Formats: sequence, C-alpha cells, structure tokens
Amino acid sequence: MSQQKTPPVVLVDGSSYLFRAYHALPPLTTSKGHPTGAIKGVISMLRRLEQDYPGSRVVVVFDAKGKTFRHDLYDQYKANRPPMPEDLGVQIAPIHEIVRAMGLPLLIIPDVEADDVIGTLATEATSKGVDVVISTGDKDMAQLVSDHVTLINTMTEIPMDRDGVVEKFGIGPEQIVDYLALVGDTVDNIPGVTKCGPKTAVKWLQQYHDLDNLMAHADEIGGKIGDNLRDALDHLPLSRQLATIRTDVDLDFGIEEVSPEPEDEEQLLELFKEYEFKSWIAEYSGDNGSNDRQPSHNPADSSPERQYDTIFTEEQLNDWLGRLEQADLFAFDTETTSLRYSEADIVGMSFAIEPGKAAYLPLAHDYMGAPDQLNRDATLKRLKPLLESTDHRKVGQNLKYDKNVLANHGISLEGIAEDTMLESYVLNSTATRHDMGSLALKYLGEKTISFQDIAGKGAKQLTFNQIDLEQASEYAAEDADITLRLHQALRPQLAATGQLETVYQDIDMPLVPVLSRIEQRGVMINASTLKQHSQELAERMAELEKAAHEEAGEAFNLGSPKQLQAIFYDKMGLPVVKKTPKGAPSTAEPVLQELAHEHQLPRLILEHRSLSKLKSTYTDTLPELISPRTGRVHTSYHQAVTATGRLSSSEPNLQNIPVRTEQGRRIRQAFVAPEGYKLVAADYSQIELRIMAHLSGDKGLLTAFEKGEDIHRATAAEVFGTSVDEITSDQRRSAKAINFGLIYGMSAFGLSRQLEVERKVAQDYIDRYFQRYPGVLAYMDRIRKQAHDDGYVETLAGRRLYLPEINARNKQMQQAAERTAINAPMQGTAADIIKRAMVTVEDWLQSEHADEARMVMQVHDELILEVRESALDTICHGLEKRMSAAADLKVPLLVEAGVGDNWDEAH
DNA sequence: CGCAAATCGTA
DNA sequence: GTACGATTTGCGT
Repeated sequence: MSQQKTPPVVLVDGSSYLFRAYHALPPLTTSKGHPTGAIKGVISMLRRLEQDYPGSRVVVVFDAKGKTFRHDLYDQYKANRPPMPEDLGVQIAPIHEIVRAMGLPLLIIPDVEADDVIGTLATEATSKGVDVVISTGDKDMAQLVSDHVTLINTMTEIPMDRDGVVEKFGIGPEQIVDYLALVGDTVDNIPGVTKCGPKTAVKWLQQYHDLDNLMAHADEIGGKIGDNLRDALDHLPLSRQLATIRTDVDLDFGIEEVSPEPEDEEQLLELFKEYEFKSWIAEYSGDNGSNDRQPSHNPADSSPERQYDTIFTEEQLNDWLGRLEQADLFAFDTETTSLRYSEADIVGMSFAIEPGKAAYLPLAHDYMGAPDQLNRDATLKRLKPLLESTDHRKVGQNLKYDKNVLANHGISLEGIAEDTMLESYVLNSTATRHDMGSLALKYLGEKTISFQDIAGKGAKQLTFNQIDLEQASEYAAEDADITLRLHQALRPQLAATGQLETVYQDIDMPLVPVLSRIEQRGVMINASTLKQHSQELAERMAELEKAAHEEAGEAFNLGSPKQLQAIFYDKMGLPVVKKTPKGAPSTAEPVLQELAHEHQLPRLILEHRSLSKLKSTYTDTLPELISPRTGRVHTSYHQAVTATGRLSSSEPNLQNIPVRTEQGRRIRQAFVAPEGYKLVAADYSQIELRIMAHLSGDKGLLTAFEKGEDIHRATAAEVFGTSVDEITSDQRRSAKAINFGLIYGMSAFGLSRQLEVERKVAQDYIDRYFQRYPGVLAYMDRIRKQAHDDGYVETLAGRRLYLPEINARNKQMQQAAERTAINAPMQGTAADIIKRAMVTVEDWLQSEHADEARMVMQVHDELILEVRESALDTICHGLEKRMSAAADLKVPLLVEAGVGDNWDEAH
C-alpha cells in the first residue's frame, strides 16, 4: 500500500467571492425581482471547488459585521468604503443558508475578518502537516502562500503557488505585506507612498528586499517619489500592520473540529426553487435524488453539453449545409492565415445552429501529416449561395472581418443579421473588452480556448493552417458555439431596453457592410512623394542633430526624454517647469516651448522631434502599408473600441493624419484620387457645439446658430460685452477656447492654463459665459445629476455610456467622470449622426452613382470621397444634403464640402 | 520579445 | 478639461 497524501484543506474566502461575483456577473433576479447574481456566482464556485478537490474538507469563511482589531489600530480603517449596495446585501443571508444546506462548515467570527480566520486556520493546518488551498479573489492573500499553502482563484481558474506569486508580483510571498504597505489601498483607506504603484513598490523591494531596509535607505531614493517615500516613513509601519493578515487569532476551536455535515437535499431543493436556479433544481428533483451530479464545468447553469464535429466528407458537408439552409439563424466564423483582413486567406469555417452543437470545416490545413480535407475552392463555391443570401440570417463575432476575408475569395457575405461584438458594445461599451474570450467569461461564465493556447506566441506563433486539426476543430467549433450562445444571452438584454436595441439595430449593425466596403476599397496614396519627403526630413534632422550635439557639448539621443532630462536639468540646470505623472522633470512640448524662449537647444529639440514623429509615423510607414494586391492603403475601422460610440482606426490610423503644420499638410497631399477622379472632403461644421445647443435648448446658442453667426465671435461678444464687429482676434481666440473647454467639461484651472491667464480671470470668463447662456449651465447641472443618479449618460439616440467612477470615493476620479459625463453626450451624438449619414450616403452612392463616387475615409466629423470629375457638382450637393439631414436638431447641421486633387486641397 | 511610460498626431 | 493609436525608449525577461 503506497502512502496516500492527505488531501488539502480548502479554505474559502466567501466575502471576496461575494463581491467578485456581484461585480463580475450580469445582474440576475428571480421572476419576483429578488437579486440572485451573487448567490449563483458564489454557490457555483463552491460546487466547482467540491468537484475539483474531492475528499478535501471545504470550509467557508465570511466577514462578520462590525469593527475589528484594525479599527482599533487605525480609526480611519475602511473609512472610505461605500455602504454595501442594497441588491448585494440581500443576497448574503441566502448564501449562508445554501452553504449550510450543502453541509459545508460556515465560519463567521465576530470581530475577526475572514482573512485573519483563514490565515490562522491555514497556519494551524500546515503545522499539523496538512496542505492548504485558499480560494480567494483577493490578491492580499498572496502573503499566506508557502510550500504548503497555495491560492486558487476559482473565477479565473488560476492557481498560485510560491513561484506563481513571484511570477505575478515579481516578489515573494514574504514581501507581499511590505508591497501592500507601500502601494496602500484607497478602498480600505490604508495610506501608502504617494505615487507609488505596483511597479515602483516591486522595484524597491527587489532592490532593498524588505520595507525596513528600504526605510533605512530612504535617502538614497531620488526624485519626487523619494520625497514621497520619506514623507511616508512615519505611517508605513502602521500600514504594514494593517496589511498583515493575522495567523494567531484566538479561535475557540481547532481546524479538526471544523467538519462537514451531510447535505440537506430537501432544504437545498427548496432554496434552489426559491431563487429559481433551474439546472440545479433539475439535478435535485431528479429520479433518485442522489449525489451523482452532472459534472458542471461552469457557473452558468445554462451550459449545454458540447458535441463538436469536424467535417471531412461530402456527406457530412451535405448534412450540415442542409441544416444551415433550414435554420432561422446560424452562427458562423472563419479561421484564416492572418489577422489583417487584407492579406488573410481562409483556412476553415465553423458553424453552429443550436447551443453546444457546432462543426468545424477545415479546408486548408497544410502542416506535415495533416489529414485530407475537402477542396477549399470547390467547397467555398458550394457555400457561396448560402453566404451571399440575405434570407439566411447569420450571427457572428465581428462579422466585418469575416465579410472582408470572404471577399478575398470572391464571396460577398450578406445576411449579417446579428453581431455579438456589437451587442456587447451597445449594452455597455466599457464593461469589458469586446473580444470573444472576454464576452464568454463575462456573460456565459466560460473560459474559452485562447488562440495563444493552440498557436503559441511571439515569433514562433503558428498560423491557423499550421495547427493540428484536433485542436483547431475544438477551438473553431467552440468559437461558433460560444458566438451563438452569447447572442442568445445578449440579445434579450438589448431588447429589454428599447433605445439600446434601436442604437444596435438602426445605427451600428447597418454600418457593418458600409465600413467593410470602405476598408476593402482602401485609399490611394502617392508613395513616391512620401519617400521624397522622408529624404528631406532625414537631411534636416541630421542638421538639427549636429547642431544640438554642439549646443549640448556632447552626443546624445535626441529622441530619448530620459537623456534630455539629464542634459537639461542635471547638466545645464534649466528650471523645471512641469513634471511627468511619475515625477520626472517633463520634456514635453509645452515645456520645451517655454524653455525655447531663453535657449537654443530646446528649439532644436522641438523641431527635431516633430520631424522625427512625422517621418517615423507617416512618411516612412504609409508607403509600407500599400497593399501589393490593390496598390492602395487599407485601414481597419474598429466599431467596438471607444467609450463614446466613435470609430477608431488602425494600421494605419487614418484619423490622426497631420493637418496643423505645413510639414504635416504635405502628408495629406500624398492622399490622392485616381486618374479622372477628385477627392471630396465634407465635414460637419461645429457639430458638437450645435449638439450642445440642441441638447441644452439655450436660447442664445440656438439663435446664434440659426442666424449662421461665427459662433466663436458670437460667444466673444457675449462674454466680453461688446458688439460682434468690435471683437479682437485675441478675444475670439479666448472665446474659442471657452467653447472647446465647454465640450470637454472644463474647469477654471484648465481654461486658465490654455489661455495663459490667471485662474481668477478664467473663472470670470466662465461665470460670464454661463450668465449669458444660462441654458447651458442648467444642462450641465442636469447631466451631472443624471450621471450620479443613473450611473450613465446617453446620446440623443439613446446610446449609453456607463460611468462606474461617478460616485467614487476619490474626488479626482469623480470629477474626471463628471467631465466625461459632460463630453460623452456631445461626442457620442456626433458619432451617431455621422454613422447614420454614412449608411445613407453609401446606399445612395451604391444605387445611383456606383461608378462615379465612393467613400474612402471617415475622420470623426468628416467623410472623404473619391468622385469622378464629371459628377462633382451632383455628388457634393447630394452629399451635403444627406449629411445635413442625418439628424433633426433644433439648429441646422451645416456641412462644408471641398474638392481637390489631394486631401489637403479638398479640406 | 513583451510591456509600460512618454510623447505627439487627430477630432 | 474629452476621445483615440503609433512610435520610441528603457527595462526586464
């Protein structure tokens, strides 16, 4: 008989899971409205633990109400904690009831926090030779890890032993307490070292090993952060004490006395019924009522069993095709050789019609020894009618990508009915990233196979055609399956809010094929003028570099802020105007601008920097992005990235092509139209201020726009109390800054810095502005209040932006959220409007002017088209008309279109 | 090779 | 003061 190792004791930090489940999982209630999301999260986690650690004793520990020894040490302990949300509080008692019914020991020790109970029990167990697993979502617990104690985060399935702690934090478990003391904790109100975050804390601890030693050498730390450390010396020992989990609490029982009882199945069934956990009810009301549970692999009780096929034969293909043709809606995903659609080829496709059942159709896996697969081109030909049919409705995750890839194979994907990425984005643009892995975890509670898991990473990463079919099938079929299930989870949530459904249905979904076509078209760029420009920039930069080295008296890298800091502030002793967020003296543009009044070197640096930026970002790079296939540049527009509803653009980012300087405009001159065509650039004039006028209904603002006045001039006249034609250029400039500041949720401080005037003067401008435009002030107050009350703000179309930080304890964070609250409705409404315009314009051009004009770019408030010269008048007129009509506001939406041989001229 | 910070381009 | 993406450096792996 071999010696069997005793199974570990599993100590569960119930309180940490309570909060994690509450925040991580979608809100869920019973039909009567009792919240149950946190209950379900915690209980499924416990059930999972029981399965994962068969034979282990599972002990559940919760915090008790009331004060603990830490409050005695420090009366401000946890003073910043917000009260527990009501819909969380009511879930605690049910959790306790269910845990008891499950027969698990439940420890709630008065005056002792769960952490300390766990620390004490863990220490006791290890001293008796029993290993311990602590299940928690709280990283502070890492201090308890040892050779016999590991942590497991059940929600993310990441276990952490000693090496894991070192890997995650960069320091050992015994250094965690010091780390926590240095970083501090705003929620628990534990003061740390100002501006010392995880990076700095780890760096110090790696160098000085522990807090005592670091404090002894505090005078060795330079910079502002060193001062901060020295300022903190007095309270650091207390912080460390507060962060230390106790392992010596006087409990009046021992670990071996804490033992499980048999499950009370009747009681459990009753509770599951009460809280409407369907799959668990089924389990407990089953025929024999015994304990042999379905192995449930995740916290969602709707997780179906998986049956994934791989399609190798004609028969299988026919079978699936038949069923896809019958389906009301099917999920679909392509696997390709590249993330860049412009160079991606199809490797395989996956499909799902009902949850849990999916198939992968491999077509081009070509690694050594790959099984025979159906012929790609012949099979795509067979799929073509289905994929090109608008009657066969498809759901996918970012179908724009699939549409672009299929286009490379001569297939025009139609019937794009639903997109899970956009569903999630419209539901809550900031709750999560909108990639499939994140969505699966958040909305289904499932961890999916990541591409890295099967393809590796870095330079050695495989492309999908090189991946073993067994793994590829599992991965690809899961994609289609999860997509379908995500859709089933998300679509009802959208439908529950009529306005959000409209935003999804009428704005974001119709835009998908429009963007797809713009991306596929690409834009024409004159590579030779850009290369010529690069040459000239290089020559000028060489001159500047030489001059700078002479000025500094030594050679250095002009591109390195760090080396610049050394030369400016250490060697030349220039005054420090401003510091970076990390406390280093800044060498940012406005600072150099300031120093340039007095010194030659910053002037040289400034010019060198701006040229270097232009060269590396644009003149060198843009020619490299020209597709050899089309001779044009194909950006990617991202529809689910920004918080406000705007698009973003990458590879290349076409939304930050220079315009302000002459050198910059030369880059715009390289964006050209083909022979016989011109570029037309049409932009909305002052769209955000007009939206502000509409939303606020302010009389003065509305009148100014109705009369078609120069709005900055009109504002200047109001604020400075003069007539419109007496306004100086300086006054107009100030008014313009005020108007922009308004859109950004300005403060007097910000405005004063912008205008380089005293703060009091800036405040005076703002006061006078609000006096003259009282409707704007009222609107701002209304928005702030709405943000605080509802936790979100919305655009005119009803697109929401959630602001979780709006009621933060930290005043700075709260104010930042308020500025976002002010800005988002304007920025977001403008985004909604241009999105609608794009759909209308594309439809119009496709149906009436297919050979004469096409959209090639969007830059937030501007559309750029290629237009045949013979059609210029018609198109410009029709374009302005449609863009203006994209929204019906209380003020006219003015659109200004320009024509030119290149983008600069058209602007 | 991967990541964070600093910087700078746009609306 | 809002919203983004790309590049470079510097550092640690």
